[in-house]
Amino acid sequence: MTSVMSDMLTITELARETGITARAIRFYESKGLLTPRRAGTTRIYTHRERGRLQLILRGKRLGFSLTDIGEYLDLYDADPTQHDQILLLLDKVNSRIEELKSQKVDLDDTLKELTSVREQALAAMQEASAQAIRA
Amino acid sequence: MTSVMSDMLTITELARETGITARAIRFYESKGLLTPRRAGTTRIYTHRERGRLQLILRGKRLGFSLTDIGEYLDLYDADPTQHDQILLLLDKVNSRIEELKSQKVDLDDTLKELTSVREQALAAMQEASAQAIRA
DNA sequence: GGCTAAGTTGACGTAAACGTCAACTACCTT
DNA sequence: AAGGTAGTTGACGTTTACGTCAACTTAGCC
Repeated sequence: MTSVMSDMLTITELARETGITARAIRFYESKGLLTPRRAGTTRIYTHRERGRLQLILRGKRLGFSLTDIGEYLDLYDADPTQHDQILLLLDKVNSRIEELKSQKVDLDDTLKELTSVREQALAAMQEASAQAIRA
Repeated sequence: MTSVMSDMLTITELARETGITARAIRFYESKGLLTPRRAGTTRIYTHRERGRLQLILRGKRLGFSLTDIGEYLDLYDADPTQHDQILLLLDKVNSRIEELKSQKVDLDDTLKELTSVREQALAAMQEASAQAIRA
């Protein structure tokens, strides 16, 4: 099965494009993270769903649960004309920004440490080869 | 049960200190991530194990699996006098650095987007209140 | 209009990371 | 030495995020 219009993908096409399985995509839908249109019974993925899927995958790479990612996606299509929706949105955005900032601290610390481990390993090798030459 | 020497903690003390459960700590041990000494049957946690536990928790915050974290911990106590161990070590460190760097890109992108979402929400609120004044 | 490949919906299985008893054992205190 | 508090080892339960059939429709092609 292959779709006619460009920008309209079938589930296997989308799966191949993103490197995940069709099963996973259906699972995300069952969790409410995706809501593709249908052509009869067949799911049709357009630009919007592809974007959302990219956000889902990035969220996963960052270690968030699908539930977290669901809330995160809601931030994007919240109605900006509703005053209290905006306030709620701001709250969520702010707290997530704080989460990510502290995650960034962890990440930077770990990167520094690993870099230092590498330096030490390299130094140990230099020392070993220097001894071999002296021998 | 409470330990005499400072720097020597029992499992519940360590649990309280780190905010995780004793069950989790035992679980990490069963996975080989911790190897506390024993006083009889009771586990004794010293400076070394506490450091390792911090690394475990940070790894978790970064979204790594316990298996990943196990390999990561091995990097710290690899024998630096073994030449090929060092090479292996360097390989692992380098690939993990690459992982973390790409994770950092994801993180920065997400932070930028969320900040922009926040700006837009704030702008929408300004607009709404401005209209209220004009009315 | 019939075949085959692709898509769909359940139902069940699974791995990771613990939580939750249960049944003991070991300490420390009085 | 008796009792309560902590600690220990299984064993089983649970949630998340899918994988894996199985049994059916559906769609496009000749």
